[in-house]
Amino acid sequence: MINEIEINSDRFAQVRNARNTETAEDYTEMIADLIRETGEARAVDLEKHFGVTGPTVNSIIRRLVREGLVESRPYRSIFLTEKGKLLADYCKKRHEIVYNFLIKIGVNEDVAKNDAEGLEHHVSAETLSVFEKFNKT
Amino acid sequence: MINEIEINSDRFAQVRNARNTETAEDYTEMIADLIRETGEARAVDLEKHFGVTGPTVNSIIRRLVREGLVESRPYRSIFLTEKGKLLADYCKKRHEIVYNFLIKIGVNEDVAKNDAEGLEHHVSAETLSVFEKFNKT
DNA sequence: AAATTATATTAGCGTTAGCTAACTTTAGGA
DNA sequence: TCCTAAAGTTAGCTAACGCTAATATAATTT
Repeated sequence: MINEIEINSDRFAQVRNARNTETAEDYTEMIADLIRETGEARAVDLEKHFGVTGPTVNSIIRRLVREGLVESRPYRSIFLTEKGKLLADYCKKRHEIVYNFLIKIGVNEDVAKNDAEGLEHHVSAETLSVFEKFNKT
Repeated sequence: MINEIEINSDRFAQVRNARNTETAEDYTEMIADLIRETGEARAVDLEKHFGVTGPTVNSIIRRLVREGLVESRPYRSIFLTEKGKLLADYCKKRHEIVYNFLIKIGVNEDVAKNDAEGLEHHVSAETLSVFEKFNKT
């Protein structure tokens, strides 16, 4: 028997799960950006872009390696696996759609940049396609 | 000297901060709902609605007490402080605006319910007012 | 080449938010 | 009333993601 409360608790479980993937999404996207723009992704660049310390980046990278998203060797720059590249591509597209959508409905550029950063991780594929259609209007 | 990278790292800091307030927002909103609908908020109700165990609810409630959002005495039901009520009210309104907005742009009801749960915490006041205007269209 | 600076890593700590197992208290039914 | 079931609490664990301090390696400058 599945009741209303259980359906609702599933929603919160989904959000908790999304929260766990946010870091992976932000990091793979940033690594892809850095490689595209500067040729390589170094830990120090991630530190600066995310505003965190070296050890924080280091332990997150180790987790992403463990999860098969990233490749790294000590004191060398950071690379994405194929799986990581796929995630980064999806995130980049999703980010752009969300940002353009906010602009489209009349949100100020600065606010749109801020909000897109938080919102993107919580937009389902269905909602994203609605955003996309709307952007083409 | 504030450069582009620092501005961007601030965005991520903001998102990290939002993440810390999500739990408080979800719990105060849920406590307010329970009190409105059933007359009181018990830990066991929170467990069921969020799909977590008793000890998890217990420690979160202790944190919310420490932060001045909630009042609780051992083995008694849970109450909101004035500060907690204000937060709950704001969250409820924001939640409704986000949900209605998703419906308005053509997102399916079930998906809107799911996405609203995750999105609400990351919508700034500015974007929220744009949503609100749009809903009145 | 050596010294200095920049970058990366390790060790160790704190907080949040999950969990199970064990225990206490409260409430309800026999 | 008393006993059992439900609810709540405590202890102790894990994982993620922050931090500082100390150390190791790489890169650059003199």
